[in-house]
Amino acid sequence: MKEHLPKFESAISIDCVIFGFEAGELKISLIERSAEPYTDWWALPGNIVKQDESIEAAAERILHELTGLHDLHMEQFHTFGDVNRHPSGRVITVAYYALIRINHQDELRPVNQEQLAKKAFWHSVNDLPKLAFDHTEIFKYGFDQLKRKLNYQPIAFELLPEKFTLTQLQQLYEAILCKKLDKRNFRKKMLSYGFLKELDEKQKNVSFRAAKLYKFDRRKYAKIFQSELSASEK
Amino acid sequence: MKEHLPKFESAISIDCVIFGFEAGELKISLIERSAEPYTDWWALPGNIVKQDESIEAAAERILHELTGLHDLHMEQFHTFGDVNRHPSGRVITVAYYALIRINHQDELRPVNQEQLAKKAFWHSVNDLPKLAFDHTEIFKYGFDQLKRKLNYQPIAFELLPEKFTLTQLQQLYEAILCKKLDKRNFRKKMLSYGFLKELDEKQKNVSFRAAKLYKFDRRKYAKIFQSELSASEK
DNA sequence: GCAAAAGTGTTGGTATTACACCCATGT
DNA sequence: ACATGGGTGTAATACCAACACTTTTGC
Repeated sequence: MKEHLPKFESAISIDCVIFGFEAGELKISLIERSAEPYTDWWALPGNIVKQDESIEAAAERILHELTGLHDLHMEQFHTFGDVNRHPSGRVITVAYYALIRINHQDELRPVNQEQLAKKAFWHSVNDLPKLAFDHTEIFKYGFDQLKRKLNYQPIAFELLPEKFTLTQLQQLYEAILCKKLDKRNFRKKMLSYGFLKELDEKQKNVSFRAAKLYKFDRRKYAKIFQSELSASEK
Repeated sequence: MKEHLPKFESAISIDCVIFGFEAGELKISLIERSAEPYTDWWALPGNIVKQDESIEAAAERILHELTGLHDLHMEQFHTFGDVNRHPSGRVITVAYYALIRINHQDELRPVNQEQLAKKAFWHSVNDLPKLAFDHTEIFKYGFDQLKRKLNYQPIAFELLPEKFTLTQLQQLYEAILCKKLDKRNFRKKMLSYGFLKELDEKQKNVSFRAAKLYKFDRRKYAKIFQSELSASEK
């Protein structure tokens, strides 16, 4: 079953830290390697950039192949280029994080082009196995970046279902920031921004009082953000 | 006089946005190209990563060759990999910004290894010429990053002389953030952090009231930063 | 004495923190 | 009825923004 990598001089790859949120936990998608090197280790999903495609396009293609999904929120965060990070040759990797909505009717469907896309499994970020290559370092770097971005970009809503409760939103913030937040203060602040739209709908199938559902209003967010920008320009 | 580049398949380069601060203005270092392509255009200084050196080491080497200086504050901020960004072949470039103290006794002395390091000139970031390749985009990206970092890293002190006045510090903040700040509020806030050490010394050779000089106290800063971290962990 | 920049406090508003109880629902 | 999470307000404090005049020095 072992594939064998040809020796090579130098290559550029993309590695992806794919974040998802499920059952109150922040998770990332990992594959179990079946090929040399690092056989049977867990690793970040990734692939090689082609000679005639841009880094950006490669990242989109690779993420599509890995997940079957399009138009995900993704962002480059660092390029890792130690000489010996890959035992088979020089591989410089450009790392991206991506945010996806986990839902179980609709599992990730890797597009099986080239037999390279393997089935991926979700792992809680608080309980990761050792990762192949320098992937642990890459993950840490990406997670850090995510934390920082949370303060000034509406990335949380890329990880939640379209309709969500404030408690879910809070749990997600807690998971990303790695700290507990006060419920009342959190709600007050979030609602004060004015970009959450309260729906006429409640949670279903819960064995306790159902919570109101909310939606992220992208247009209002854009308006608010824009006026902030122009205010700071004057 | 024209050098001629050989055609090549693919290469990795480092490009540097080297920031300096002088006469109240934020500047970057540009070189005027003498070779094809983009002959006579201004460009960010940079060079090719060697087969057997890490990205990080390459960045340090190249920056040293360009400036003659060691141990500069530098930071990778983005990798640019459009297919046609370089007319002579595929060149993926990893961009770094670096911060240096401009002082005129001690001009930048490029180390002339390989004839590639050319004399560089300082240009105000508010009045840049058109740049070769995608270097304008690279610059903008790096400048944005610098703005953001200013909020949570003590990078200003890498751009100022060891001893500086509060007015200089403020001018630098204004230049990076592209907005005016209130003098009293700025001073109050800076001094409240507690990492500026007031010296028993004043400015010399000025034709007006001499200002007190201050020094950045790295040890105090580290202490403060550390206790902040541990406070947010609890 | 005048030009040029240094230096200095107060106030009002806004944002952040800390904190505890009742409510609605399903079992 | 009870267990589970949903939902709510207030007071104290810290932080930020706006604002104008006096002082020192070199010429």
